[in-house]
Amino acid sequence: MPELPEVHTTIESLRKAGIEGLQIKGCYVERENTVGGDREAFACAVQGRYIGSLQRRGKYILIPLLQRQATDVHDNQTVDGICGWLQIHLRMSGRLFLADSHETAYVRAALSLCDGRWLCLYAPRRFARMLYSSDFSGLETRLGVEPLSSGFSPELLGQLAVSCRKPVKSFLLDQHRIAGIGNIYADEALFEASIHPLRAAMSLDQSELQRLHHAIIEVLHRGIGNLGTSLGHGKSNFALPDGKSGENQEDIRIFRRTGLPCLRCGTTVERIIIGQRSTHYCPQCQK
DNA sequence: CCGGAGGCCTGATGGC
DNA sequence: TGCCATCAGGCCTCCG
Repeated sequence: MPELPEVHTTIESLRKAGIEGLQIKGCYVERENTVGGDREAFACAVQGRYIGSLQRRGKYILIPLLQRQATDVHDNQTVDGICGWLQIHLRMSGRLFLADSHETAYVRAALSLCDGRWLCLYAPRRFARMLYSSDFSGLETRLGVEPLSSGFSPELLGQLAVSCRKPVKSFLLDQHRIAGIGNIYADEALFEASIHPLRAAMSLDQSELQRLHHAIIEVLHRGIGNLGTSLGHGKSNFALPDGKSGENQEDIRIFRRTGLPCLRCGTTVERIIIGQRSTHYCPQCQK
């Protein structure tokens, strides 16, 4: 389940694999849905473009498409030749990887690169998307603050929460308010902050907001440091572009520990459904 | 404006 | 062993 740390790790891995600066020769699209509906328009938009400096926004992987080869691909600011963006969302079971061809099971779309490799979008459940857009203003209006940016303060968290009547668990999953947190890291952050997931977001006091702010940053940083969480089932498990698994599942404190003792107090971990999402918490520690 | 429910999808899982 | 219903859940759309 790629969330912010998994998307971050995926981008870092692709950078190291050296895809920035390469020219896109063509593409493979299994079904038009994956690229937003028009196979021909997509092919036309990517063909011949150069890959700019990869970026992340929320859970999106952003690939700038350059008109011509950049002298310094890492300096998007001075690259005036950006003629569009690929917005890739891995959703539930998506992965990106490089291969010699696109002919691998569950590869739904792929870009052929000038060095002979293919950048493949793997997605057993076909939820993942690789969309072309001339800009990403559309994304900006849909996505909230980056939780690892300097703009994310306890005060801002409070401002976002004060008008939200939903359970704090649902609040954390709302990408319009905070971008990048998914089911795993939401449960982990609430456990870390000792806050019950059913508490209304607007009911949190100053000290709880401070704890939650700190906990969000901590669990996301921990996830990144551990190269992401590979908690899933087989083909739907998260994996890095090099095929390896992340290691953050070894560091998970509450998610999917239903029936097991709380690592802090020993009380049996419980599971409830909030906003159609399974939610794990310690009834003793989280009030 | 807000929040809840349904749909998209298919592999993994568990009961019989 | 095989069959079948159920589950997983990010995000969008629809509805009240």
